[in-house]
Amino acid sequence: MTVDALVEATARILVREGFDKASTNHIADVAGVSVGSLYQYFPGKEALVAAVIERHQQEIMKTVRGELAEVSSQPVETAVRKMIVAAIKAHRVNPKLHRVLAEQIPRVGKLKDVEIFSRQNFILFRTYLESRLDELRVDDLELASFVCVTTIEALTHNAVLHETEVLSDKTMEALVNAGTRLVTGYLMS
Amino acid sequence: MTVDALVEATARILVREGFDKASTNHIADVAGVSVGSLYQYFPGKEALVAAVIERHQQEIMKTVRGELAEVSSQPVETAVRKMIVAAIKAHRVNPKLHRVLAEQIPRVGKLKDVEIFSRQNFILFRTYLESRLDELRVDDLELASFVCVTTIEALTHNAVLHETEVLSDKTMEALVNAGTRLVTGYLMS
DNA sequence: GCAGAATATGAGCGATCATTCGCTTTTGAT
DNA sequence: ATCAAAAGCGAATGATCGCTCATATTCTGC
Repeated sequence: MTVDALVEATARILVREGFDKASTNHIADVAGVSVGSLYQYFPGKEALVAAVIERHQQEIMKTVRGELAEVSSQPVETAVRKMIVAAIKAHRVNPKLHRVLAEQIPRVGKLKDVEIFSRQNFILFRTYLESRLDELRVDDLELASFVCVTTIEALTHNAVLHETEVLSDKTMEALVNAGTRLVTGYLMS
Repeated sequence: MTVDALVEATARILVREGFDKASTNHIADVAGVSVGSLYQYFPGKEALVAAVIERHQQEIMKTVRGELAEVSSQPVETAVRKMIVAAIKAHRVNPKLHRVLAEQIPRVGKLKDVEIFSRQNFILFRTYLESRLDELRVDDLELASFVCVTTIEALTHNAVLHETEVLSDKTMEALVNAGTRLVTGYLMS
């Protein structure tokens, strides 16, 4: 389909050539369609990038959803470990694209959507903490959720995108252990 | 001086109107000089943004340097707490500019410089940990430094830039406490 | 086979931008 | 007062971009 080709071409250009090279003409060219067709399906360049973001987020969610299904009924340490593993997998769906989007999203109107996206993580995590309140030593759930979600996101984001490009299984395991110890230690003192 | 006016104008535009509006003509206009003069002192737009970045980083360093002077001789908990406070102050030097720069730096060639900048933090922190090895329960210094630096940076960055715009003194104190507990707990088990 | 609808095309328009260069003004040493 | 160098100026250039629209092609139900 023309639409898919356009979204795919946009994603490819974002990854391989950067945001600045993602002109409508170039996107249409790479997609193998004409600019005219592009504007038949998308109101403008912004909408195309938004579509890429949405597709990427849904791919991430598909990858992660099952991973976190049983978590709600599990003890804190198990749950946290699984969350970190899930977060790493999420970042690995398409690391390069993830990076470009993270960097360029502020420029697109989609900023709100992404904040809602991370807000979802926040609420999900706080809900889990509420259900496990008896295991925890926290007095401010809001603050604790903020600290944990921020920490896990930053740790996995930096690990996948900046540190040693090829995250070996061994270092990866060490990272998961460290993150788990960090967060559970904080939650359960 | 013309140079200062240009750098200041660039910073103002970045904060008030965003990266896209920072055209050379507009910068010169706001600075009260002509485009010609702009190109007399800067090889191009990129160099101007780079100058803004450099100035901002130096302001941050000036604010933080003293803050972290005695840290190396202090116990882990005190040191970590001071580092977090310093990180928050650093982010508060010019939050709006800090945000724009963090978002737009990838687009400028200055990416390398910023990575070196955070690499400095990393090395500084690892050096401190080395000197306090006896107090710690860590087997991988490299990993522990990565975890701590990433965590502190993300926590303060998100707190200052995203959460509740007006970070009251009370929530701010709670955040510092939480961060300190998080990191020291991890380091000292 | 046909007509009309849906889809696709791409040259071109207007706007914007970074950058240049011939010119003018200011400065400061003599 | 003189004048050369330094600093400043801004209209003009050429390139790029997002986007439009008149035209061409393909599809669909009959």
